[in-house]
This record gives sequence, structure tokens and C-alpha cells, in this order.
Amino acid sequence: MTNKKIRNMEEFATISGLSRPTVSKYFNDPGSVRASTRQRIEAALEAHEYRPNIYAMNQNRKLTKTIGIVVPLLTDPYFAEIARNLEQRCIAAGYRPTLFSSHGDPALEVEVLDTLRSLKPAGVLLAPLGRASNHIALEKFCGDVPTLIFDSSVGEMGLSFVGSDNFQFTRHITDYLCRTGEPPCFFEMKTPANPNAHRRRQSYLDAMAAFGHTPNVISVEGEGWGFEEIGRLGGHHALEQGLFSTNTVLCSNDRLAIGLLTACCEKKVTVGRDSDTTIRIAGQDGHPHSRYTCPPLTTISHDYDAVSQTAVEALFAVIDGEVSPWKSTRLEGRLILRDSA
Amino acid sequence: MTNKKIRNMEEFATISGLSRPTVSKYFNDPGSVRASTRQRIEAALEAHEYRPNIYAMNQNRKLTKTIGIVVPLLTDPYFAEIARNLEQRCIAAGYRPTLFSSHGDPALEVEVLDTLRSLKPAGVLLAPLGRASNHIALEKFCGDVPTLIFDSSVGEMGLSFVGSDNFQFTRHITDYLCRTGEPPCFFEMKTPANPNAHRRRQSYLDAMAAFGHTPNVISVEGEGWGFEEIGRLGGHHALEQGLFSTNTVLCSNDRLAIGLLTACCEKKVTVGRDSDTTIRIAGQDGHPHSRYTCPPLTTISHDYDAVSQTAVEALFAVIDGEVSPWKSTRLEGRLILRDSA
DNA sequence: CAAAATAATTTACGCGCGTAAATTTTTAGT
DNA sequence: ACTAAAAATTTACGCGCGTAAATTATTTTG
Repeated sequence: MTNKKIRNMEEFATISGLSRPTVSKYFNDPGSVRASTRQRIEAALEAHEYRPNIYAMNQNRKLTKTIGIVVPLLTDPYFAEIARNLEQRCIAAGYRPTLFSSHGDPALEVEVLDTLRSLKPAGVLLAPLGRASNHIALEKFCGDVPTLIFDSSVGEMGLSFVGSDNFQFTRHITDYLCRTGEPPCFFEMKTPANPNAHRRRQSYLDAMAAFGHTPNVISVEGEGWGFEEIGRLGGHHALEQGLFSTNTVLCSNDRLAIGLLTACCEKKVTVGRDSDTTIRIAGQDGHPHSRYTCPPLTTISHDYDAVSQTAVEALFAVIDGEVSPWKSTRLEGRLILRDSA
Repeated sequence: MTNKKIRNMEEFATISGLSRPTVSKYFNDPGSVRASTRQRIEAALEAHEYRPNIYAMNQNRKLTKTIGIVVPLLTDPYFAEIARNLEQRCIAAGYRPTLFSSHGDPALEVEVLDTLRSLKPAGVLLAPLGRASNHIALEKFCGDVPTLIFDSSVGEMGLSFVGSDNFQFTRHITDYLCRTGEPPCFFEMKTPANPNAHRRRQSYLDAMAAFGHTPNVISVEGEGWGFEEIGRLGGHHALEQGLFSTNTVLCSNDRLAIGLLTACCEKKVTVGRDSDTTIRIAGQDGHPHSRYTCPPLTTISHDYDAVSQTAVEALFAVIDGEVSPWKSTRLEGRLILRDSA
């Protein structure tokens, strides 16, 4: 490591004994130069630690090495976890992921997309807010930037959709609950932010019908993304009014279930699948926190790895020039049996 | 909104009836041009929705409008929450925050800083990994980029430090626990990732000494950032071995407490401050999830707003040219009484 | 081994904007 | 209204790099 400070690619090329465009080619794709050339560059790179100016690089490039990752709410560990997963896959593929959160706000979501557009990313992995999203703006953005929608689909926009099979989720866990005890009631938000919630409700109704049971949907009030609090308040109300017609409750998602667990705790209602407990509670999502509720939450989990891998691969396929028609991939979930149901 | 597509600032300036440099001045600081000029630009802006090329802008600018925000682990809701808070303050101040997570990995932390360096940010808000951080690399980075350290201090590096007063945290909650029941044991990780943990242990010892009680520190095994699991496993061990000498446990942080709560649940040990419960558990941090544990967790909470506001203001003061000596600001926490203790 | 085909490298130009210095316009003071 | 000072605007140049086209080196083929 010498003490010379390389100011630009020209100087670095001179030191390497090459011309600047050759070095430029190397940085765009190290495999595009001869092995001997590559070695000389990499030797010089170790000796002088030069890095090309990222702004000058991206100014003229048609295809930036940036990948935008947008999630509805980064403070939700579920999205944080899947974002982390996507991020690492992008890095592994040689891209520079940039993380954005819409913070549950449709206006912010549009702003994020505007910012992203000006970054000229190679592609975007977008989990939309859902119902509240500005569909016109999303559609327009998808027309400008190669965008893959994940988690929650809002019409056939973008390159493709990758997410979980919500029908399978609810069918599967409803099936489990019916076979192991009283048929479940369904605990959900009246006006869910996420379109997946509607699929889950419908799947619950279908599954109950298939079993010949009478469904019972408890839809609680509450707006926004504070699902735990909505579940807690709705839980208090449901317990007080005796809205749960059986001793089993399937929640539309884990965060709602976590709130309901808290309500049960506050009402001294014991939760579990033992004979000495009064209510069984199950969630859906496999939320990172579900392992640590009291009791630990029985849930059906997204296949985080498969979803993120499928999403990233689908996006890279298009970036690399493969053309394929719009497609929706919905992956199955895995039942995680714990003590709550 | 016309159909013309503006390709660059030159075209946009022509349409506005101005010269490009004037328009450039406007985008750098709208207040630096005459009101009449500003109006003409803004009118043209609405009619043609042009946005300057961000890469070309930053290429020559000495002071980018980017602010880097780095946290140790974005999947931890505590960091996600404080990152969100910082992010919004940066936006409000007219900057473009970019979020990074070290994912608990010191090597990744260094990579993030390298990436950040090439972004030429106006400043960086950095929460270091702590003990595991590459101090040499951090120090070097702080020399290159105006960096404010928050949450966890690792020596007097960067512009200043802003965080919580861990001594006050533990003193305060230990005080509360001593006055309302049996004096607490202290539940912590043997090799904590975060230097704050050492302060909390010491503060516990001091507080117990002040009360004339015999301290009892239970240090559990476990590496990495999976605190809940470490707390759960350590909790099982401690409960089995009868390591808790009193009926009260103060955890070094909320995530550890959450794991301990799960262990208690799994061991059918009832938690709370009622007469019919067997153990009191308290945490520290005011973790976003602490409200929804069962029972809800008594804890001492960071003042998220104050920490992030102080941090952002301190950084902007330096960016705006104010020179001040290195300073450590440690803010007091607020006791949140819930059912667990 | 020479010629053709192919790959690597160099030449030459321009991208979109920042900004110092020069010029013009506006404002302030008398 | 006139001049000096201040502000706004324009002229002119360069940043660091991408990339098409031209050139040179290497590999393949007959």
C-alpha cells in the first residue's frame, strides 16, 4: 500500500500500465478483460486502493448496478427480515441494493418511487402498501423501471409477482386446527391494509365449508399499521362481548395474534393447547417474533428464503434480457406447531 | 403538464426563460434566487416535471445532500424505529437519507462504511456494532466523513456521541424494583455485543450497594445478535439451576427479557407483580415490542425522539460549519410500568 | 506459417451538471 | 434621479467516467 492518492481512473490506469477505457471495462465486468490484464489491475488495486467515482460511473451508464428494495414498513420485523434476505442476494449477485420504506404512507410510497426513478436502478423489488397504494403511480413506475412485485400483489403490474399462497396458508392451518380441536373463529381487521387479508378470509370460509363447520369471522376496527394494538383492543372487545363462538381463534396475521395474546394475558385468559387452557390462538406469517410470544405462537410461516430467492432470480432474469410474460408465483407456507394452538 | 420531455437542465432552463446556472443555483438552494425567478422555475417545474440528474449533480459537488444512517441490525425493531425517526428528520431538513444495516457483522460494517465513503455524504449517523467493530476502520472513516456516533459509543471518535444514559437507566429501574419488592437479580449476556451492557451491569452493582443489598449477576452464554434466544436458553438454565436468588429479575435489555419471559412461559413460571405470580421481570430499552409481551414488560425506555433529534441537530450543526469540541450527550430514560414487574 | 477471425485495447467524444469569474440587473442610499 | 453596492445572471470551463469506432494484439484456421 503506497501513499499515492489516485484521483481518477486515468491516474489509476497509468499506474496499472493500461489505458483508462480498459480499466473502465474491468470495473463494469472484470471478466471482460484478459486474465493477464485483470491481474495487473487487481494488483494495482491492492497497492493503491482506488475506487471509481460512483456518480461519474452512473451518469452515463444506461444500466446502473443499483437495485431498489421497497417495503411498506421497515419497523415490521417481517419486512425487515425479508428485506435483509433480498439485500444479501443482491450483493451476492454483484448489485448495490438500496433500501426504502414507505412507512405505511401512500404518499411516501410515491415519493420513494420518484426518488428511485432518479436513481436509474437496474431493477426494483417492490412490496406495495396494498389497498392504500396509489395504483396509477405504481403502474407508471413499473413502466419506467423493471419492477418485480412481491409480498402483496396489486393487479398484474410490473414484471411478475412473487409471494405466498395465502389460500394454501389459511386452508392448511384451518385444517390443522379443525382436526385437533374445535373449529377456529377468524380474527381479522375490518379494513385490512393488505390485499392478502381478503384471500385469507375467503380461504377460511372455504375451508370451514369443506369441513361442514359454521364460520365465524370477527372483524375488528382499526386503521393503519399498528396491528398489535388493533389486535389487542379488538381482542379485549371480542372477549368482553363473547364474540368467539369456539375456543379456537385463527388470526389473519401474526401481529394481530400477538395483540390478541396480550389482550388474553390482560384478561387472565389462559392460552394454549393443554387441557387447562381456555383458548387456542394461531397466527399466520411466521413472524420473526412469533417464537417468543407467551405461549409461543402456532403459525404458518412464509418460506422467506424461497420467496426472496424466487423474486431476485425473476428480476435478474429480466435484467439479463430474458423476456417472459407476466406471471404470479405463490409459494406454500410451512406449519409451525408451538404451544398456542 | 405538457408532453415535452426535458432531457437536461439546459432544456429546462430554456423553457423557463433562464440560463442553466441560475436554474442550478435554484436546485442547490431555492432561496438563493430572486422570488420572481423562483416562481418562474417552479411554474415550469409543475408544467414539465423535470428532475436534475442526481449523478451529474453529485459528481462535482463538494457537499452531497446525502446522509448515511448505519445501524447494527435493522431487523431489530429498536434500531428500525430509531432509524425511521432519524430518516424523517433528515428528510425534513432537506437531505436524502440512505439506510444501511451492518447485519451484526463487523466485516459488513466496514463494507458499509466503504460504500458510504464513495457516496460522499454530507454526514453520517452511525450506530456501531460496538465491541466487535473494527475500531481502526471506524476511526479512519470518521476522519474522512463527518460522522456522528449514536446509541453505542466506542471511544471518542467522530464529531460527538449521542445516546442514552445507561447508568441512569439501570439506577432508576433498580431503584424502582428495590422499593416495590425484593431486590433484583441482574440477567445479562456474558459477552455482550454492546458496550452499554457493561455500564448497565456496573450501574446495577452500584445501585445494589447503595441499597445495602447483595447483588446477583447471572451472565448467560451466547454469541451474536439473537438476544431473545440467548435469553430463552439462559432463562431455562437459570430457572433449572435456581440461579435467581430473589423473585425479581432485571434484564440487561428488553430482548433478553423477552426471551426470559418465553422461558418462564415454557416452564410454567408465572410472571407479574401480583401476589399470585412467582417472578417479577423487568427489561431496559423500551423496545417497540415490550408493550405486547405477556405480561406486558416493565422497562425503562430510551427517549427515541430526544436521542434522534439531538443526534440529527448535532450533525447538522457541524455540516453547517459550526465547530465544537467532541462531546458526549447521554439522555435519561423514562420508566414504563407495566404488569411484569 | 500466413491469413482470417476474434478479442482486447486505444482514440475521441460527450454526458449533465457545478462553479469561478465576468457581466448585467436590481436595490439602497443620498 | 444618480451612483455605489449588492444581488442575480451569464460565460466558460472542467469533472470523472461511458462508450462507439478505430486500431492493435491474440487466437484460430487452412
